[in-house]
Formats: sequence, structure tokens, C-alpha cells
Amino acid sequence: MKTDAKYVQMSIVMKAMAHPTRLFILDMLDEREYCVCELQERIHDDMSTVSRHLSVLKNAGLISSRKVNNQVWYKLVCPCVLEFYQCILKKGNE
Amino acid sequence: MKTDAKYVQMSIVMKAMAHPTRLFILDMLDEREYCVCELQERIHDDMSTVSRHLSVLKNAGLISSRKVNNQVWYKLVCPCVLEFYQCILKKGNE
DNA sequence: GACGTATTTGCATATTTTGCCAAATACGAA
DNA sequence: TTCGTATTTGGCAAAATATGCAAATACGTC
Repeated sequence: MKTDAKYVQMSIVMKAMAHPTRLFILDMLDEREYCVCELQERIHDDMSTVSRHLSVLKNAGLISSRKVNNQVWYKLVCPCVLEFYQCILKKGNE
Repeated sequence: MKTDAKYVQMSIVMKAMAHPTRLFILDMLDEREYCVCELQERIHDDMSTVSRHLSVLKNAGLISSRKVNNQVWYKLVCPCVLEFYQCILKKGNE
């Protein structure tokens, strides 16, 4: 059924990716681990906005974080996210 | 940049998939082509709601439609959508 | 042309998501 | 403990989404 946990869980993950800034973040994190302030510099949104985007991605299980002193470093949990990415881009160019 | 057409386009696709009912529809369409009324029977939402879900998926380029008499049949454009699906599920079970 | 079935669209409403500011929290250094 | 830097959270207004009902549209049949 449409309300199966399977579909609900999936939709949480997709929702997390359904924002240009968050896709940009995932793309950056595919390169290497970044701390919040580095991401903020490149995104030019309010720090609080960047932080919330990161928490959405983390809640969906797409990224993880570790704390080093007063900085928080984020990284991708699963590179498969970006493989999908490639598939969609290909489709878009047909 | 975060507002690159690349990320905006991708976010449209992800947004389209960010709903349990629409994921259910994609899953059904992976099996075979369906017409709107068949989908509606299995979804139990108002016909207008189902129709709107279908138009979101179509605008994102995930499904296509053809008209046969007064029915409209929808099918998946790209099965890669569901491969991604598998990857996410695997990740979720770790 | 009127009728019946299938689908889409307009509108109103309810809910969710965004994004900024200000305040709170965390942590190391002085 | 006070200060400075990094990050998160509360609150709120604006924007986007979701959904049902009714009306409109499309198409074949009578």
C-alpha cells in the first residue's frame, strides 16, 4: 500500500534531497569532509539556514557528523546517492 | 553554485519522488503500464489527487503518457529510478 | 447534439517547508 | 569566569505543497 513504511521512509530520504542547496552540499561532501563554516562560505546563506539543511540531511541518514573542538565536520554516509545523480543527469540529456 | 541549473533540475526530480503515494505509483509502473483509473483503485485517493501526482511525476520527466480513447496510460521513462531505490533500502538496513 | 466514462483543472483550505533574526549552547583560550 | 568562535535552536512570516470537491474537458456512443 501507498502508506507502507517502505514508501514513507523512502520519501523522507527523497525529501531531504529535494532542495538545490542540499544537493549542492551532497556534491561537495562527495569530494571530502567539510565543516559547517566552510560549507557556509560557499553557500552564502545564513549560517542557521546551512545548519538546518545539514540537519535535514543527517536525519535522513545521508550524512554523518563528528565534532572537533568547536567545529562540526560532516561527511557522506553513502556514495550511492551520487551514482543515482549521474543516472538522472543522463536521462535529462536524452 | 547552489543555484546552478543542474541542482535546480535535480531538485525537481527529487521533489517529485518525495511523496509516499508517488513512490508507490513509480513502483507499480515498474511492473507495467497502468491507466489512471487502475492506479486510483489501488491508491484510494480522490481521482483528482491521483491525477495531480501523475502530473508531478510527468513534469519531472520520470513517467510518460499516451492516450487511448478516453483513457490515459502512464509508464516509467527510466527504470534507474528504482535501482536507486534498492541502494537506499540497503543503506537503511545497515 | 445529448449522454456516459475517464481525466484534468480551478478553487479553497490545511499542512509543510524555507529562511532569517535573535537567543541559546558548546568549547577552547585568556 | 569571561571572551570569542562555531553551531544549533526557537519563533515567526512567507512561500510552496497537498487534497477534496465541483466544474471543465476529452472522447466515443447513441
